[in-house]
Amino acid sequence: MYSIGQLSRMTGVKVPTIRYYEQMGLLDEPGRTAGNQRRYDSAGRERLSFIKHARELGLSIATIRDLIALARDESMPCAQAHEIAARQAVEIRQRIARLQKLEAELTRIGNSHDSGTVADCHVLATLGDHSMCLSDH
Amino acid sequence: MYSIGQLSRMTGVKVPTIRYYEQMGLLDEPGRTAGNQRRYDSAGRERLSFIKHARELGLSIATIRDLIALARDESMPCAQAHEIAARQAVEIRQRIARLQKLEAELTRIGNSHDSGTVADCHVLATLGDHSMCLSDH
DNA sequence: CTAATGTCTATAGCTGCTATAGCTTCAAGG
DNA sequence: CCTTGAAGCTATAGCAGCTATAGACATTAG
Repeated sequence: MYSIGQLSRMTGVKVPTIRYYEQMGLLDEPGRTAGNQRRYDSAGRERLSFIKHARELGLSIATIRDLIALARDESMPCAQAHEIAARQAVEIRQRIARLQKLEAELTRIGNSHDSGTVADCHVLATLGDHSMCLSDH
Repeated sequence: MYSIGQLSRMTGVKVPTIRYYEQMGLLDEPGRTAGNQRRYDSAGRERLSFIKHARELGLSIATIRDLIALARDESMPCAQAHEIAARQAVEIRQRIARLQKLEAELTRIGNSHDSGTVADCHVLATLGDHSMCLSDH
């Protein structure tokens, strides 16, 4: 049996975040001591690791809730879980593509090395006028 | 002179967002009609375009405020503006690198095509056990 | 002139936490 | 056994960057 602090240290999830996940319905309400403190078992710890990992992979709280509901019934087909993972991958690829455009733009802006004054600064000019950009974002 | 709705259509920034930017000190308070409605001129429109573009490039409200303050005095050297752009580029590169790791992970998870039940689903298993990952994230 | 649309302010909600206040409980040392 | 300090409890507020709502007033086209 672990206290919330021990669980926090084991998983690397901060204490208030654990309580938050419980509130959000991702963690089952654990047992309590006579003095009303939460006590977790290894099932709780595994569940929290699952949540942590899924969050690191960018899944939303709501999506994680879906996955947990899905996993509850072991006889369900897992196609849905695959679909969620695939959708998430697509989303991340889009975010990467978008960021790469921005990165190119910023690098280009930054490289125009006018050492003058603000009056004729490329950075500010480019920020002010999108048409100076090479790609759209 | 444009109403807030016209300005919104011209720039693609939603009406409540324009008011929010004003509140945040990014837009100067515009003139008003006798009936207390905001009326913008082209300077206001340009400023809003600047803000929009900067936001698209991932700059925070606070950073944009700095840039605007910087641009206010035309005789200031623009090294600071360059620095802000460069820092932003670095940050974006880091985000890209991180996302690419996640993308690899999700794609790998999704490709393990077990068409079975939740009980032995790779997606759920991998989410539950970080040690099954190839890279850390 | 009227009706529809637009705008006003103020306030609440969203996501995913994090921080604070003021209290109680736990565990270890003396 | 008792004290003390760390850790836990709940409830609430705050963060970014908007977005949505309510209820009132302004503008504009027909």
